[in-house]
Amino acid sequence: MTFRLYDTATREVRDFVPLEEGKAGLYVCGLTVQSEPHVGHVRSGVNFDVLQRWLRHLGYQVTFIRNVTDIDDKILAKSADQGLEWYELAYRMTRELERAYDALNVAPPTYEPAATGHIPEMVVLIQELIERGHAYVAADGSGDVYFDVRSWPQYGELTRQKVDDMEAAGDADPQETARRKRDPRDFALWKGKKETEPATAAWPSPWGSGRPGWHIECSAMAGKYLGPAFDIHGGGVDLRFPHHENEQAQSRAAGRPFASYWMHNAWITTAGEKMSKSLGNSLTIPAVLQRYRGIELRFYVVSAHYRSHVEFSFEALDEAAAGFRRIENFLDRAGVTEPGELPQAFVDAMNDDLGTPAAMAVLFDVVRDGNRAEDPAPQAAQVLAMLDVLGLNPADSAWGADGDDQRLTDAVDALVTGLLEQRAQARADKDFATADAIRDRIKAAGIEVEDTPDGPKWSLA
RNA sequence: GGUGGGUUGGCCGAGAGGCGAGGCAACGGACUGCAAAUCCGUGUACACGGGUUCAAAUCCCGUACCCACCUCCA
Repeated sequence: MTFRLYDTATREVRDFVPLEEGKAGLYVCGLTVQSEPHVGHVRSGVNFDVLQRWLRHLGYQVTFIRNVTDIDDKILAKSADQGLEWYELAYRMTRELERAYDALNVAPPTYEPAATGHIPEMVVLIQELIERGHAYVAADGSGDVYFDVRSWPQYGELTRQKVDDMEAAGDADPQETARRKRDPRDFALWKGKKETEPATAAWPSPWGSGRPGWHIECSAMAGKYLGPAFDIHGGGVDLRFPHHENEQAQSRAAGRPFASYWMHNAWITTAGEKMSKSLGNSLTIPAVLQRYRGIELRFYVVSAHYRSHVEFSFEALDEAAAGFRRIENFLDRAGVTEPGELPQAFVDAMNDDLGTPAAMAVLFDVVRDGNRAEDPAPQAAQVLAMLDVLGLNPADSAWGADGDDQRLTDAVDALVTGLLEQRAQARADKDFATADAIRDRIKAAGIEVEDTPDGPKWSLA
């Protein structure tokens, strides 16, 4: 069975056939770094990390580009509110995002280009579009350049919308509407500098000083690193329109075939609503990581299919964490460290449009088999292999404890071991009241003790 | 108005014509000094109304409700 994936453009699951055998070029729209990343933001990162890992497992040489949008209206507005330079805010949030990705074991892409580092490439692309008659400089002297939607008959093909059916609402900013577009649906390729904007947020161009529109950034960066045609373009569902529609239109209008497959991950919502700042900070990654380990959060995200809408709740996260501990318990007992072969059922599940839920079912089935077996080693090796490819191997150094953690663990271990020796003596004396009292005392400190054939073991509750 | 997606047992979440994915929780049993972990067992779920079929949660028609996108958004 070959790898199959759902293509948003054709709306069907189809075989993945790369442009060049053995290679896969992947572009994913990263975040606009304007605020702390929350659980929803990170889903895209995790989902496409799983894709990247799976493609690598299948033997593809993967070039994975995930950009950072580090200049836009919101960054300018928020940085002004906070009394920061726009680039200061963007850089801070970029680092926050990196921390979040690290905490969730999201492997870095091949390269992470920043929009502001690719202005010349964007200018070239805009120029091509003007020369081909698909873009025009606004007549009002604003320095804006717009894509001419009516000049591109295929406009709307990605999301199957007809231009005439689209809401004719113009830009939210009435000033901008006043700058006159040929059609209200025309979108900005280049935004002329406004008086109120800082000089650092403007770059020279043939049309005057200004900054790029959002959509052109991705087209230019994808083109630079992956070439005029590449295999997979990904992002969140919300980006299908207008962002991806516009990317495709402007790239193809400039004679670039662009992406062969479009992949979109669904949302994580809370209380039926999109996550946003208005819901407060409880769902930012740093906040969630105070209550859950990164590996547990990743497990929760990976358990759902990437195209399924997830209703986030801490209850569901608790359940996922409990389930994951079941896997960890098994691995602890088995004591195997070398990954083995992937079960065929797991491979089939993953090949079917990254069927992680079915893959998880296989994982748990193998855990049960292993728990039943006299020698759990073969199953444990399989489990390790499956976790590995999902980025969920607890032994992965990415989750690693830092030096202080290890020293703390050693210190606690010494103390608990002393207590457990006293308890063992009490048990040997059949003094169970004392034995239980000791265990209760340890438990009150947040440490669970279990008696195993190999003697007592402790772990954080 | 246009374009998509959804409604599955106490909860989370797969599947997409025939065999009850899987997890969490619960209950019973085994094991244990007691626990924990683990194993075994217990659930007759697919929004509603029609239809097609030997057979429908899965296909068709209709209805209801929910959500997303069409404006920055993962």
